[in-house]
Amino acid sequence: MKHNSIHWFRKGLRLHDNPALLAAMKDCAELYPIFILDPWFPRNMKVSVNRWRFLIEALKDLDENLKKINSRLFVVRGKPTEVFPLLFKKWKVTRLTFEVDTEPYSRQRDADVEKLAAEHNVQVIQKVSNTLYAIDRIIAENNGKPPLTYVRFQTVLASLGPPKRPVQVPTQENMKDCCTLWKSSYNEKYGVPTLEELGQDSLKLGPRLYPGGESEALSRLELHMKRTTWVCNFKKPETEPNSLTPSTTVLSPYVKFGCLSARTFWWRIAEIYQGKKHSDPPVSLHGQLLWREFFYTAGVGIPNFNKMEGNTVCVQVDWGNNKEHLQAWSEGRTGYPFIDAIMTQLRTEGWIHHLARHAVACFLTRGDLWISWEEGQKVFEELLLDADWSLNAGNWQWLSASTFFHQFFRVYSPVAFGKKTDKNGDYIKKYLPILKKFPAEYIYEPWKAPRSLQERAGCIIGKDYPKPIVEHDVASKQNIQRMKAAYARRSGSTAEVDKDSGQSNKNGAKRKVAGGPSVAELFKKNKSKKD
DNA sequence: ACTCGCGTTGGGTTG
DNA sequence: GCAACCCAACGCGAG
Repeated sequence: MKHNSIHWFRKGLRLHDNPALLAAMKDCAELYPIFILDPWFPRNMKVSVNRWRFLIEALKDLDENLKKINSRLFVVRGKPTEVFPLLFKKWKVTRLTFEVDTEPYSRQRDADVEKLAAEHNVQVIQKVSNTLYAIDRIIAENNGKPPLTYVRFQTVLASLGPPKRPVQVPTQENMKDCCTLWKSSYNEKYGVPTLEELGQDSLKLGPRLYPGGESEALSRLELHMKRTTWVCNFKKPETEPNSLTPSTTVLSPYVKFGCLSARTFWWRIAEIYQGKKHSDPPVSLHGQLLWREFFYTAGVGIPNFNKMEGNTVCVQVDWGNNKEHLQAWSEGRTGYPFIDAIMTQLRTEGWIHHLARHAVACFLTRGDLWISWEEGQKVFEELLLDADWSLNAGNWQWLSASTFFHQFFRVYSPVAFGKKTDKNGDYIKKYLPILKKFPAEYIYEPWKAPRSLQERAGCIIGKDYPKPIVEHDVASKQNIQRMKAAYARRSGSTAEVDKDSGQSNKNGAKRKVAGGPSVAELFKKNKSKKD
């Protein structure tokens, strides 16, 4: 019996390494590759015009690549649960395939669609291809709980063996016994949307540095893989956050949208490593893909992973609520040129280096402004081309010393950190041209420049560029004490904790945290189930 | 139950 | 220029 198949693209916007697409093509009479413009997304999250453009370009490229194998992409408008019953009937669908997506909204959505499919006698096939491993297998292997350290994570993966190899790329041969039917009305009904249709202002677009799509992803991949020495020597902490052109691959937006398969990336790197000395996780290129996997695992295994409240592994911190400071940070007006340059790059270009993310995330939270990491998470979710739910939540928890990372006394300096790799402040001058006439001596701290120098530079601090909104040396010291107090409350010290000084009595014995079971207790139940 | 080594990427001073 | 050390000190996970 031959099927009429829908393959539903969500992430995974590619033909290569797409097992669910291959499954749709098997014993198939009519194939309908679709993407659904789901109104849930713009209603529930801000998305920058830059990321909308990336998505549109990815969809266009997908349509072009499907055309090459005698198919097309149908972009459908509407809620998935409303769209599918109509499509099932209209196209006499018997099979629906898609890639497994582990985010909370996606899981609920997919469960709802699966139910609808069953009601319409439509077979559903789901395949793992967004991640290197099936995430629930990782969790099961670790006795039902996600590892909280990278070392432990690696141990768990070692027992699972290497990731699966990517599957074959579909060709015209795969389509020879089936067809995709589209009519002359295709473009008005199923065409890839424009920015205007999505209510986006194209005048707000930044430079097109990272065009969307699988074709661009694969050519970028090959471009970097040609640099075999660089690939083998890659150590993330040694790459520069403030180089004038990216010091890393910037493949992250492509991996996020699935224009590039993580497994294809993994095995391509493995080919380069073959027989050569190379760096290792956590700092190597393989290591970077494992970090992604690490946070995906945490996102699946830890309830309320994108929040502090109800997140049992997250330190509960009494973050402040200074709206002016949050806005200044978000708009690059903190008065710290290094921070403001990074936020400007983020807003205009949609990508910043990982260490630049560290600097601004630390500054917003435990370092200087004492604002909740959830606020930073929202801004990154809007502006980053590579914004990915688990990675964004996980990294914000990391940098704010809320989860995974606990050495809160290690604070990034908004002045010193950037100097290590850009003494002259060329990066600052690129993104904050108002400061371009300041000499290296003052470029990271322009408020210290004498008035006469400010005048000569054509930039008066406090008028043309803001004064620092906080004094880093004072704020960071105070915030370390606040973190100390938050940790003391967490471990349940019986001693009095003085909130202002953060002094706690170290002799206080540990006891259960008030208001809920500890993480260990929560996970114990799972463990006994497995054993 | 308890200790202990260590953790992808800090800053600052000293030698 | 660079390595060693201090700062004041966290939790995870192995043993």
